[in-house]
Amino acid sequence: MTRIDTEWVEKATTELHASGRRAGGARAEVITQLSRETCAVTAEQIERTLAGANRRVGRASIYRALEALAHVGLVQRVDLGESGSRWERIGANGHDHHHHLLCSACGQLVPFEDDGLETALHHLAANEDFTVDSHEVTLHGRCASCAAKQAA
Amino acid sequence: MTRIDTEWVEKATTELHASGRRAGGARAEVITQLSRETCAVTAEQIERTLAGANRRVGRASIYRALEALAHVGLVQRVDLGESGSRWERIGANGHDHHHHLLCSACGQLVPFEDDGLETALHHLAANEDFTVDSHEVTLHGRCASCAAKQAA
DNA sequence: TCGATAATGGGACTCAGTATCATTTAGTCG
DNA sequence: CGACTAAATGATACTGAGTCCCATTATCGA
Ligand SMILES: [Zn+2]
Ligand SMILES: [Zn+2]
Ligand SMILES: [Zn+2]
Ligand SMILES: [Zn+2]
Repeated sequence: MTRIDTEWVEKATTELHASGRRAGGARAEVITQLSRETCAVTAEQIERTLAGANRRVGRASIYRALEALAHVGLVQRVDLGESGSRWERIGANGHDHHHHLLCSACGQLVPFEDDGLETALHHLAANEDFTVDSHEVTLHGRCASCAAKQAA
Repeated sequence: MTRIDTEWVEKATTELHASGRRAGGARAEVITQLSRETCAVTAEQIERTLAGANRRVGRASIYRALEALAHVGLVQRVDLGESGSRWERIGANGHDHHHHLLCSACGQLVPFEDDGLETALHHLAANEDFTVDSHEVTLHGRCASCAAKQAA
């Protein structure tokens, strides 16, 4: 578990308040927890982690918080097709934008960044008859460790 | 509903047979139906379409067929995060490889192809410490029609 | 401080997808 | 062509993520 990203927590709190929402303990817990994570987690993981720290939050509140944060663009949903979507905060400063490699053997989720990819996506978006708000990219394959095992 | 893609149906049948599976009526129906579709559909859509044509197939068999086809690389799963994954055939000849634009307003799924994107993805895959088998890209936004309505 | 209303949480509920298992059928071997 | 074995099928029960409902609690503006 990483240190709390105070900057993002403040931005999230401010942004939600600005969008006309009231503060609430449950949502504050979810925000804090998300700020500790470095990559996507499931709602259930958030629920369990908080419960384990004696900060139990109702499941419905967790989903509501995630939805609210996603709505103002502070969190993005990552769909990998296994059971359960995952969620991760989006960097306050525009950094932290990344995509994922998913190992089909061990299930490991590895984040990566690639400027060439982002450039291609931006060009593409500009040429489509579609107003693109966001994008999601997932590479499926095997991590080095699993690929080695398989070859053996 | 499009015409049956005989070529792909045959390839699928052959490929599955070669991988040591027996033929079966249910799977044949699923294969035929997939060959008629031009973009991703849900398992439920397949079930309903077949039932409507008096070719009812058990739900379990539909999922089994999709899994088998995906396993030999003839079908790809598309995860959009709404409820229900979607599936679509992958062109027998390497064509038909495409990705999707999803309209968050009307839910419309629009396929697109982009060479620049594919190139970027290939370069990227070559540089990662990961054996990449496939990739999935989804652009989220609003289609022209929904964007216009919103602006009004 | 008070009141309107949003946030919360427990629990019932939905529904895509899976597991089970009895039955049918494909493919093989005489 | 039959008989046999294992895979395919389908009805149904089941699972679990995510949603819905509603009584209760808490926020915050007046
Ligand atoms: Zn991530
Ligand atoms: Zn990106
Ligand atoms: Zn498609
Ligand atoms: Zn591609």
